[in-house]
Amino acid sequence: MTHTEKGNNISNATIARMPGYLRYLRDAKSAGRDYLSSSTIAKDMAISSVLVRKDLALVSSAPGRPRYGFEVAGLIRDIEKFLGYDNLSAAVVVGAGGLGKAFLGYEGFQNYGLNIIAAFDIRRTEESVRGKPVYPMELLPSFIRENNIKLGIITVPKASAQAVCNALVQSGIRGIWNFANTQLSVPSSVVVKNVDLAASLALLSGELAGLLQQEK
Amino acid sequence: MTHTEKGNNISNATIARMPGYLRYLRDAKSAGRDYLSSSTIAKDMAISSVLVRKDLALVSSAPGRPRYGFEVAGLIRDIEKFLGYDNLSAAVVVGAGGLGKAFLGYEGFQNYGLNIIAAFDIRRTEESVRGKPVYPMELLPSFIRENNIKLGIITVPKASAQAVCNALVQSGIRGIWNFANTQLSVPSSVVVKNVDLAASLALLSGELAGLLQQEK
DNA sequence: ATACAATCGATAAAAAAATATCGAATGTAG
DNA sequence: CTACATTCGATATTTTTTTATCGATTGTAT
Repeated sequence: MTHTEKGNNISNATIARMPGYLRYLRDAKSAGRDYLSSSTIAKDMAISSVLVRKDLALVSSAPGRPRYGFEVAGLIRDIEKFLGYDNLSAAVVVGAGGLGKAFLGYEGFQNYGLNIIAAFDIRRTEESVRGKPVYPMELLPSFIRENNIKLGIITVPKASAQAVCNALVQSGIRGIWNFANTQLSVPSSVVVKNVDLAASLALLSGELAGLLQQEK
Repeated sequence: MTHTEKGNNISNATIARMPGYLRYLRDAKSAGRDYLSSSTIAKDMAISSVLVRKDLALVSSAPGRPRYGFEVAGLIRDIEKFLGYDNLSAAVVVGAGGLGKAFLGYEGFQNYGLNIIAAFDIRRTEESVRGKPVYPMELLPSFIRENNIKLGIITVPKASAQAVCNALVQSGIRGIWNFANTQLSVPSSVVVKNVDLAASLALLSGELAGLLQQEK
């Protein structure tokens, strides 16, 4: 569960904020900002400046300069390195339904170190999506082994998710990004990250309900 | 920020776990389980039983019975009510690209109280997706007003997200589920929930990097 | 009828995360 | 050159979240 070779113990909350910093800093950089103070970042991102300094100190050794703040380029580099985005990792998506195809066609993941190179599906309705191949499931194990893929994305329906997961694991996948609404069981050598869109929706609908309620 | 009319102060962490409970309980119910103990739920969901009891106590007044546990049906009902899923809310998605179309075609959101009834896009490449209409952007304001839509989903590219957001807000939308990787500015009367897929990916890639590192 | 095991619910403790405070550093303006 | 405002970085405090503990309840088996 440690994140770097140094055995640093960085909280999930901090890790989860990192893409936000990265996005913000990249935007700022392309807008011509070379230095940014923690208070500026904090104001723009609506968090506290102390938290910003603490988070950044955990992933970057670049010191902030009084009166100037932090060097944007250095922060970007360090965050990318921390998140492992410097070595783009190839991934496959299993399940070429709506969500799977959306992922296959979305170039934005490249900014986050993810390079989806192929999709697999039982019912192969297309040969490719935006130039990326869709293969039948039978080819999954050999493809993963031959290309040394470490990361798989599951976008199949709940009913077949565990079977797909097993196939991935047996082929040597080490990380799974699971969009099926189900709990997967995997050996401890494999990391699973569940994305629960419903959880996000819950937060929204909860706040919205509270808001509409107040007005009555 | 309160969630119910009673002014209960329920943490985001708890709210975010609710869809997980709901999913689990629905599965259990359809598998014929009528009663479940907190320890059983805890084991299956890989959290602590105390946390389960605490979470459930916050949203449900149904008492657990010693030796039996909790009545599944009652919990489901209370959680759905808490999350506002009992009154299905209509929503529109703006941006009929890959992700937008995926949402439009995905019936699963109905289980979570979300009924997507139409999509809007500048470039209208299809007339409908799985029977749901895709309209040109010009019709957005009138459609929202006439159908009294309260919730909008943004799946357009970053560059046009704020403009879409403004259009939604001016038409009377009160909640926005934002999948564009950008910070939206809205009046305080509108709730925004950002879904940052990259943040989820960060957690996975971070853990994966740590794991692969250890083995070297 | 009685002992027992499973379970809840409440309170206490611990752990984790966020925020506040303050001295030190450093460039800028007068 | 000196006063000053800004900012960092470290430490302390507060708040939030999770986990531990334990008495009370209740159905079941003997």
